[in-house]
Amino acid sequence: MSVSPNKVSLPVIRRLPKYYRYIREMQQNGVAKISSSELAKIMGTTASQVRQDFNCFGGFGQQGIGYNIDVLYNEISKLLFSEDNKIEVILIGVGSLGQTISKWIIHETRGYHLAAAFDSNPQLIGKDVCGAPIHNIRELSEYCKKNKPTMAVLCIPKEPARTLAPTLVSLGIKGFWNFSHYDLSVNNPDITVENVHLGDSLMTLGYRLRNE
Amino acid sequence: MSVSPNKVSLPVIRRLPKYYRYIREMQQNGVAKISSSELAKIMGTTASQVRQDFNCFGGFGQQGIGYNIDVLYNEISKLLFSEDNKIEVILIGVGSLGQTISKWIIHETRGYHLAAAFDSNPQLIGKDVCGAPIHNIRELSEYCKKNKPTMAVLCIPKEPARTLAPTLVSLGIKGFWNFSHYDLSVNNPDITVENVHLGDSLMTLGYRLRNE
DNA sequence: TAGATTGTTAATCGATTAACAATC
DNA sequence: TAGATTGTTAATCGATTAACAATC
Repeated sequence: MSVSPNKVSLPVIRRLPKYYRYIREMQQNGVAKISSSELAKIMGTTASQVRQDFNCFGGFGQQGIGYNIDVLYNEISKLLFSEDNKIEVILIGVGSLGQTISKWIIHETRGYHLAAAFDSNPQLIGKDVCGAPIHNIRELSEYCKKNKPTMAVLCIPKEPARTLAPTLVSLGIKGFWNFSHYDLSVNNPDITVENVHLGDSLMTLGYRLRNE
Repeated sequence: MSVSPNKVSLPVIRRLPKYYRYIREMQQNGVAKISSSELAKIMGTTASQVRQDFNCFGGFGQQGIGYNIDVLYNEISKLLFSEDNKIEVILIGVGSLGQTISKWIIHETRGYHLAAAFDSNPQLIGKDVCGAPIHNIRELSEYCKKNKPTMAVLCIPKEPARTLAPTLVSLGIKGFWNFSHYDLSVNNPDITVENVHLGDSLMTLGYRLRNE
């Protein structure tokens, strides 16, 4: 019985990817169950916190027994990314950083689909990046109205990012991965900025959890 | 009179780069002073928090008047990065991501100096990346003992990162920018991982503040 | 002096940790 | 049944916000 998502605090959400990685590893190693205290030890936290966290989402565990790794893995996977319901992402700016990040999205993330890219460089328009077509930036508005992508990856400089962000919000973009040299949350309290933690094995999808 | 650094909480440290950007902008626009309440309004926080934050580092303000922009800019700059005391960074892994990140370090960060890079690819060894020589990864240990770099940027896959991290720690590396697909803090509670928030105009240098 | 605004102490709020009853 | 371990309520801790005295 899952609880209203906006009851889940940001600290809890931030911990989910770490849980996910450990549990995935255990599953791969054939571990069948784990107790909150064992999990706490390897996570570097307390058993209390582990139980509190899991109980935000409903009772995953069995009293007297512990937590079943498969159940845990499935539940946390569902929370972080439902494969059958990938989030549509568009890339703005297909420069060196944009191309690298696209590869990363394709290969290293789950739950996201790179649907299209946009650039102003005529040499790039019409080509594609990691399977996504590169459109003229002028077609951005039309594209968004038609396809309603959920998130945008910004790989453009500060100034264009500053001017483009509010437009994107008005076009229905609900979240950003912002690689521009500009803090989007500045003057845009509406914007849910989810910076990618590249060093984190999976990004914190607080965005999804808090908005769905 | 600066207060013992370990008294400064992580939330405060995380807010510093945002303060920095706003204040830099004001300085560039010729603004001379600002009150905590004005700053709070544009930061999206409370005047109380602004004053509490600044007072962690000593009295920047003037009662009855407000905060002098130049003083604020200088003090926060000093906290985030002292130009005359740049942190030595080494890059591990000169692939596509490594090269892109190097450019970013050179062009978009302050307070860091890319001193050397390491790779196992013979085609790269001997060349350089953004002015830093690319060494054979085998020379890593010797290099660290001799030059004592402070931080390492990891742009290598998960497995090499996992095995290399403890070695780097034992070689005196105090912080990481971790772009590998592996959470370094896992099983290494000693490691101060500072993931780069590329989307943040400046990275949170909690590392420096908490360690110096 | 009066008004404004900081520095700092006190109150509130939220997150973490501890405790324990429920139950496998 | 006894031991183990969860789910959940209570206690603690820390961060944010409010209040106000100090002072420019």
